[in-house]
Order: sequence, then C-alpha cells, then structure tokens
Amino acid sequence: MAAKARGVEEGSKAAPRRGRPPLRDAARTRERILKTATAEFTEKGYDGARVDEIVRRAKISKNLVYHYFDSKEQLFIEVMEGMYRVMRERQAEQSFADLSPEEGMRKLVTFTFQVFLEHPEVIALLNIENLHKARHIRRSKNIPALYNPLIEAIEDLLRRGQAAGVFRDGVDPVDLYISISGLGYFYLANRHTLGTVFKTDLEAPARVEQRLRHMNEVILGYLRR
Amino acid sequence: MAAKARGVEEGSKAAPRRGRPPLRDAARTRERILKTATAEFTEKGYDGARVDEIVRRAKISKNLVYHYFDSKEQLFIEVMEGMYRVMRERQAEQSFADLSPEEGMRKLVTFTFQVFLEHPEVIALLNIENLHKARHIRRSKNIPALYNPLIEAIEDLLRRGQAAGVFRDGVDPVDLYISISGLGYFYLANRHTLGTVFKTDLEAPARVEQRLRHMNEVILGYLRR
DNA sequence: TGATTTATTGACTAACTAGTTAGTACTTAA
DNA sequence: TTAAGTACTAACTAGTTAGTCAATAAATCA
Repeated sequence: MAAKARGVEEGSKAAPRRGRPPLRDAARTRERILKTATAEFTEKGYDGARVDEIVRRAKISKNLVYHYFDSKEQLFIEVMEGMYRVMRERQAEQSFADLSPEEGMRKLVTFTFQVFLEHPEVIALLNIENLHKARHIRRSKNIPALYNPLIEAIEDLLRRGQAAGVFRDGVDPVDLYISISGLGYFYLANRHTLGTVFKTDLEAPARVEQRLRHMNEVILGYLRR
Repeated sequence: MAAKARGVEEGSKAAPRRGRPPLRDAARTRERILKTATAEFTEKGYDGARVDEIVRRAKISKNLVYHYFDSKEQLFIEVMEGMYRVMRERQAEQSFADLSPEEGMRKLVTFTFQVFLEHPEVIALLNIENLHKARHIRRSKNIPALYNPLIEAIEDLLRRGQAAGVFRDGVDPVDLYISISGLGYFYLANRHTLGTVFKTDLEAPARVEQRLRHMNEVILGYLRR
C-alpha cells in the first residue's frame, strides 16, 4: 500500500522544491520506524516493547506507525522478516565449495558465530519468537528456504570430508547445524546470567576469541576420525 | 513476614475445627501462587505475564499476591529462585566420582539435557532473565555457588581423563560446561523456529533420543584423543 | 470465652497503552 | 494553477493493568 512504484526516475525521485533535504520521504520514514522498532523489540521483547517508545525514539508521530504497519504485531512480523533478510544476505556472501572440508567447516563455524556477534538482534528476536512458539514466522513461507543453502553446504562438506577419509560417517547434517549454532548461541544469549555466575565478562574480545577457538576444536575434534 | 515459625508442632499444624481440610493455609496458598506464577511467566515472559491471570488460574483474590509478595517483580524474583532451587536439588542427587571419565562425562551430558527436558521453565526463565540483562538474579548471592559443584565435577573428570590418557589436554572447564549446556539448550529453546524451518517435530521422543546421542558423540568425540 | 492476629475477599483507582480521529501541509500530475 | 493524493501531526479514547483499600471471617492465644 505504501511503496507504490510507478516508473519513478531513480536519480531525482521526489526532488524537494529548493535544494533542501526532503521533508517527507515515505521509504526513508518507513525504514526508520523499522530500524527503531527492531532496537525496541530486541531490548524489551514483544510485550515489553512500547509503540509510544518507538514513536519517541524515531521522532515521528504515532499515527505513522499505523500508516505504514497495521498493528504492533504486523510491525513485529516485518522486524522478524528484516532479521531473516539480514541473515540471508550474509549467507549469500559465503562460499565453502572452494575450501578443503576441514577449512570449509572452520569457516562455517566461524561465520555462524560472527553473524550472532555482528547482529545481536538475531538472538534476541529468535528468543522472543520461540517464547511465542513461533506463531509469527509460521505464516511466512520463504523462511524455511533460508536454511536450505546452509544445510546443503554442510552436506557437501560432510560428503567431501568422508570421501577424503578425514571426517567420520553417520553425521546428521541438521544435528550438526544445530550444534554449530548452539555452541555460540548459548554463550551469547545467556552471557548475562553466565557472566554473573562465572564472574567473567563474556563479551570481552579476548574471551570471545577463546570461545570461537573452543567451538572450532569441539566441532573439528568431533568430526575428525 | 508470612512464614513466622514459632514452635509449631509438625504433625498437626493448624488442625481445622472438625476433621475437614484446612480452609486457610498460608504456606500452601503461597506455594500455589508461586507455582501458578512460574507457569504464567514461563508461557508469556515477564512483561507478557498478567497478575490478573495468575490470580484467575490460582483461584485466589488478587490482594493475596500482594499479601505474600511485594510486587510483580518480587514475585518473579522468587519464581527465579525457585527455578534455581530445583536445579540445585537435581544436581545434589548426582555423583560422577564413582564412574570412569568417559562414563562420567556421558552421565553429565545426559543429566544436563534431562534437566532441560523435565523442567521446561528453566530454559524459558533463563531466556527471560537474559533479555533483561540478568538484573533480577544479580541481586541474589547464592546463585553462583550453584554452578561450583558442576564445574568441579567437570574439572575432576577432565583431570582423571587426562591422567588416564583418554582425554585431550587444554580444555577449559567453563567452555566445556557452556558447550554441554548449549548443545541441548539451543535445540530445546528454539524448537519452535527450528521445527518450522526443518519441518520436523523436535519434541518427538525419537528425535529427542537422537539429539541426546548426537550430543554425547560430539562431546566425547571432541574430548577423546 | 473474648481479644488478637492474619488469611482472604470484592470493589476500586491511577497510570498506562494500543489504536483512532480529524485535520494540516507538502508534493505531484493534469 | 489547481485538484488530488498522501506524508504527517496532535489530541483523544476505550480498554487494560499493577497495585490499594476497607472490610470479613477463620484460626490462635490469653
């Protein structure tokens, strides 16, 4: 409804009367709401997030939220889709086919952890969505497709590693994916409670480095025969 | 304020006038509120949980909640403490010293997963608490102590396994603990989103069994040299 | 038995919150 | 230039929610 494209010229779209910056820019405003909402939901969860707070932080009028999105829930769904889009884009940059099985697996483990590190909203939003039993994303159809390339990459690495005699047999690719993710996920998602009980700052760069090294040792140590 | 003990006879405490069941039982009511609140917080998170809903489910008057607990937040803190108490009790039952390093480690991995399976509130409450950056439990002083025996058990198993030449050197016990937990935690905490994208019921007993087997293989495969 | 304590209740309130209404002003197309 | 569309605003509303008040009745104690 909002982004009705009808042959707009790319370069000079909606040129403001004078040389001033545009006072009204639908796409940009929509994006700002989405970005602010992502931060708010990430910090406070679905029920803790306040539409009024999003409005305040985005410095817009409240009705704009309802102009671009139907409801708080719809806004959250679009936030989730944006998160999955980020993950898809990050994955699309990666390739493991040109590496040895061991090196490829190392890259996959490191990449998975890196995504969690660089996009903290991923872990928070997944937690929120699972608290609600995935009722939001279950509507979305293109999300399962997101995982396919990753599972295929794992299958390829396993096949090649087994053929070369360096990896063990009988590894379920889905279980392996869950393990690779879980090793970093638990560390980061629970860093506040874990940091409290172990009296360490798990976010310190050196500690994060150590964790990544450990994760690689666990996965490679398991796979090697 | 509520459980003021002053030499009450254990057996016949507050015997009702006739042989009828007690109409008013402070300890029991308090416990019912706590149990209902645990369910409500587990299902909906801190901000999604409703005091009125706890009142409805516990079939009590709203004021009782504020009679036994100062506030919603205080009630949540006691729910968290109850969860940690459950974990402590479950751990106290375990012993790994009388097993071989391999068998002991297997038992530890299985036990950790079992606790998550049997007490679903553990994962949910940890998630909630981490969303709020552990601000509730940071006040509690006896929670770090909870983890000490577990880490000590891991240290003992590692030491014995290394001495026997079956385990590798250079394993950080905290990292290993986080890995053992993380392998099961991610699987269970994210079962709804993972189940959706992989089109599998991760809660099916056979699938859970497979997961446990995989976890043991990963940890033991990593540790063995 | 009578006084005191306390477990329990129903009705209430002040503050909050998602969503709406009615209208203003910038931009574009004819 | 003007009419239409739409980006945007301020103020409002209906419903919700954590927490309170004032009073009742069951158990305990003197």
